[in-house]
Amino acid sequence: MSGKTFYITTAIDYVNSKPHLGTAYEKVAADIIARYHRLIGDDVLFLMGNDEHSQKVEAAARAQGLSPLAWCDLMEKEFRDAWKALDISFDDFIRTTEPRHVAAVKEMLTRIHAAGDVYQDVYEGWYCTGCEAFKNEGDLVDGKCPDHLSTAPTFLEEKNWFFRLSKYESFLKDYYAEHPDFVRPAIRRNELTSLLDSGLKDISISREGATWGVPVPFDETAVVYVWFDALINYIAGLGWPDDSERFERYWPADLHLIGKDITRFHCIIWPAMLKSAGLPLPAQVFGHGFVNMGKDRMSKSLGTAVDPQSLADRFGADALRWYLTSEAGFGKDLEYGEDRLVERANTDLANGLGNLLSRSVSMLVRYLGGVVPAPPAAPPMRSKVEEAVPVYREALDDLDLKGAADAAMSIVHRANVYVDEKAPWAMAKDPAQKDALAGVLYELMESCRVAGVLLTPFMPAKMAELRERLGEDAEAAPKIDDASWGGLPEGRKLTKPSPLFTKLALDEADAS
RNA sequence: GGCGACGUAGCUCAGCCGGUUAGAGCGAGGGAUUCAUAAGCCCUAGGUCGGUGGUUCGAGUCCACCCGUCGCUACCA
Repeated sequence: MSGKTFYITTAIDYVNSKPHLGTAYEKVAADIIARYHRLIGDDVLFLMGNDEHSQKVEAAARAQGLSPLAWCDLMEKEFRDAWKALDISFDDFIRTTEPRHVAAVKEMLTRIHAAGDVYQDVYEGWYCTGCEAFKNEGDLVDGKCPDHLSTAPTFLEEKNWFFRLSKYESFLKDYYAEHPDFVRPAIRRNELTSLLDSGLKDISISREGATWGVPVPFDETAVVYVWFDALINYIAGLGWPDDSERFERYWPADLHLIGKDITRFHCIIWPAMLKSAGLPLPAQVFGHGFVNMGKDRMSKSLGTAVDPQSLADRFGADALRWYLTSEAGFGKDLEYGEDRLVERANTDLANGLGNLLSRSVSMLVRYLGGVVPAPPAAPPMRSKVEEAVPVYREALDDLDLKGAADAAMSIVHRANVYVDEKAPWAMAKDPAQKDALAGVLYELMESCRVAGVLLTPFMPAKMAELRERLGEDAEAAPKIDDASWGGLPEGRKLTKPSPLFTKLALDEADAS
C-alpha cells in the first residue's frame, strides 16, 4: 500500500443526448488510469457525473414533454447503464442538480464575490444555445454559429454578473511557468499560453431570467452560467464545503481528464475560480483527442454501430476498451473503424494472449497431467517480465495508455516466440528433458499470469476469466506485487480451458 | 492575419539535443513447423523521409520560403 491518494475526474456530460463513443472513450481511459492506481495501491477516488443545468437540457426535456428534472432522471439511467456496460468503475457519480452540488456552487459564488471578483455589468451579444456560449460576431457565418447551423443564435442584452478573470492573468502565467505539466499534452499548453499572452477578458457568469440552474446567492433574479456551474462539480463531488475531511483528503485533484476542446475552461477559468476562492489548484489537466467517425468504413450500420453500448454488446466491453486505448496515442485523435476494432481484438487478444494461454495450458495438461510444476532456476521469461513491468508502469504514470498496453503485450509476444524456440512438443519425446520441459511450461503459465495482472486495468472482466483459468481467485483484484515473477504456486491442477477470446467478425452479409 | 502542429514504406505511425546500410505494428507475399482458437514462429517492403533553396565535413533531424492538412486566436467585413 502506498497510502497515497489519487483523485481523478472526467468531464461531466450534458444530458441532452445519449452517451456516444467519444464520451465513452474518455470514460474508458479514465477507468484504466483509475484501475491502474488501485493496482499500485493508491487510495483512488474516481468521479464522474452529469451536467444537467443548461438550456439545451431544458429544451430536450420540453421536446419530450417532460420536466427538466424528470428528463435528467431518465438520462441518468441511460448514462449509468452505458458505463456499466463498459465496466467503468467510478466511485462516485454527481449530478449538478443534487443539493451537494448546488450548495457548492453557491458557496463558490459567495466566496469569489467576497473576494471582490464579481461585479455587475450589461452584456450584449449573440448567444448560441448549441454552444451554451456567447459568440463574437466574427465567429458567425451568415449570422449563424458554424457549429450549430440549425439553431439560430439569439441576440441578448441583459444584466450579467461578471468574474474578474483578467485579474488572474499574471497569476496563471506564473503558474504555467512553474508547473510545466499542469496542462498536457504540450500542444494544448502551448495554445493556452499563447491565449494568456494575448490577454484575458472578464467573463459573464450568470444568466438573467433563466430558471433552470443554480440561483446566484446574492441575486435571486439570475442563475449561474452553466459552464461556471459545471466546473464546481469537481469539488462538490468531494463534499465541499461541508465534508472537509473528504475534501482535505482528496483535493487537489491529481488529474482532470477532459476533451481537448474544453481545455480553456479547465485550464484558465477553473484555476482562476479556485484561486479566487482560496483553494489549491489541481495537479494536472489532460486534454485527450477525439474519436472521429469521418472515415468509418461501416457506413451502413453507422448510427447503431457507434453507440458504445451496442458495440459492447456485439464485441464485448473488453475488446472495445482494448481497441480504444491501444490503437492510437492518448491525446491524439482516433480514427474509428470497426474493421480496425475487429482486427486489433483478433490479433492481440484472440491470436495473441488467448491463444498463448490455450497452447500453454493445453501442453501442461498433455505433458504434465495439468499439474503446475516447480518454478525453474533461471528462466528467460522471467527477465522479459521484469523488463516489461517497469516500462508498463512508467508509461501509465505518464498517461501513455498505448505504451503500457504495448509493454504488457510484449510479454505475450516474447512468450509466443519462446514456445517456438523451446518446442515443448519435441522435449516431451525425450525423457532426459523432462525437468527442462516442466520449467518451460511453468514459464509460459507464469507469463500469462503476469500479463493478466498488467492488463487487468484495460480488460477487467476478461482478465478475471484468465485468472480463473489459471486457478486464481477471479474475484480478488490483483495488486502490482502480483506482477512479480513466481506467483503461480506449484502443484495446482489445471484443466484445458475454453478460448478466452473468441474471434470477432464484421457482420457483413455480403462480405467479399 | 497572428501563433502553433503536422505532412516518413499500401494503412497507422516511431524517429530525443543533426552523423555509418531510415525503423515498428497491421495488411500483403514466401518459408519451416504442429503445442494451440488453421492460432504461433521466421523471412520479404528497396520508401524522392511534402516541395525548393540554404547552414554544415555531414540533415527526416537545424534555417528560409512554398504547397497541403489541422488546431488555437484575432480582425476585416
